[in-house]
Amino acid sequence: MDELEIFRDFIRRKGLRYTPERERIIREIFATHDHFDVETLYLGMRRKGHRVSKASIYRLLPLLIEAGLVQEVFFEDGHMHYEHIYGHDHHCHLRCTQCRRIEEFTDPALEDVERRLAERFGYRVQGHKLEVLGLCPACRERQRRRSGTGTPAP
Amino acid sequence: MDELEIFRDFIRRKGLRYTPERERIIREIFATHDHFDVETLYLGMRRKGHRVSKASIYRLLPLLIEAGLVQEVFFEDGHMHYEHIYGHDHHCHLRCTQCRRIEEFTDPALEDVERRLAERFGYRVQGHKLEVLGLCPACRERQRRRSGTGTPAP
DNA sequence: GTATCTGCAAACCCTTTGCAATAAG
DNA sequence: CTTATTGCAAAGGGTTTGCAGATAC
Repeated sequence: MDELEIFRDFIRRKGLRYTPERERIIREIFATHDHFDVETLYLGMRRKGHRVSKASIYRLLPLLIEAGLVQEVFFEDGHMHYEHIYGHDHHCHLRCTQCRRIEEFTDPALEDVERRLAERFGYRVQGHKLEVLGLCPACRERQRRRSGTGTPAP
Repeated sequence: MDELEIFRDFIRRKGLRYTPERERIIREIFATHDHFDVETLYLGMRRKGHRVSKASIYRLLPLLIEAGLVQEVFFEDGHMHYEHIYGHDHHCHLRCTQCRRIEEFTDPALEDVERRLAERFGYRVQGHKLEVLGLCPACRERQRRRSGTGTPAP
């Protein structure tokens, strides 16, 4: 079952409509595994000649999130960034606080954390969002040189 | 060394000014351990008779973050929420996706995750931000009743 | 004395919303 | 046929910014 079928089921169960605009947006979102924001998605679609309005994208996103197909990943530069989470293993983000480069990773320890939380607080855990912040090798080196002490950065 | 001293050092090292407005804002932020947003902080200060403008708060926040005293915790309801991270042990958030209730927790496994990442990607890790999402006990129960199947929710 | 900071209000920009026409079911 | 969806453009709301006066150092 692919993302379109999942969405079709989801939207019908809610008594809403499956439209060509929605299908096109979903296709575009799932065409890559990259993070995206509304502006980029919108411009990408226009460039390919797909007619959609930003309003339709903004109206669709909450549905995709509710359907479990898309997730907000972080808010940056004054707007939200998303990623699709179906057909692409869940992963977390390691961000360089200086150059903003992003690495993706997964760590099985997080499932244990979830399990412990579910037990301790009685929650039914639905997912998690982990962002680790730090300095990438290049920025560490750059910083080391600037400080000029000759002492390697920790 | 308290947060004001840390900030004073930080701001002087940058050649900027330590002003009574900035001090008042920092005092207010550190007066509780709760999350805050700009509006709440601003109204709280006005209520206490402290004259500050929102602009000064908005201009101070990036400095506090750079100084390592404050962190963005999540973007919700159209605006950012913050918390101070000095003099209060680091913790992560467990959020009910339905009623938005928030529990704080810490898990030592995260330090291991950080260590593994530092080694694998060559980063100098500065911190992390983990948000676990799920249904709190009350909302699980509420959902179970509504579905009315008699089957306890997983 | 000089450069930064403050408060105010306007500008900005992402997101949401009202509306009339269109289309799904 | 009814109700949801679309695109547009305007409104909304948090955040940023230009400016003139005040202030840290």
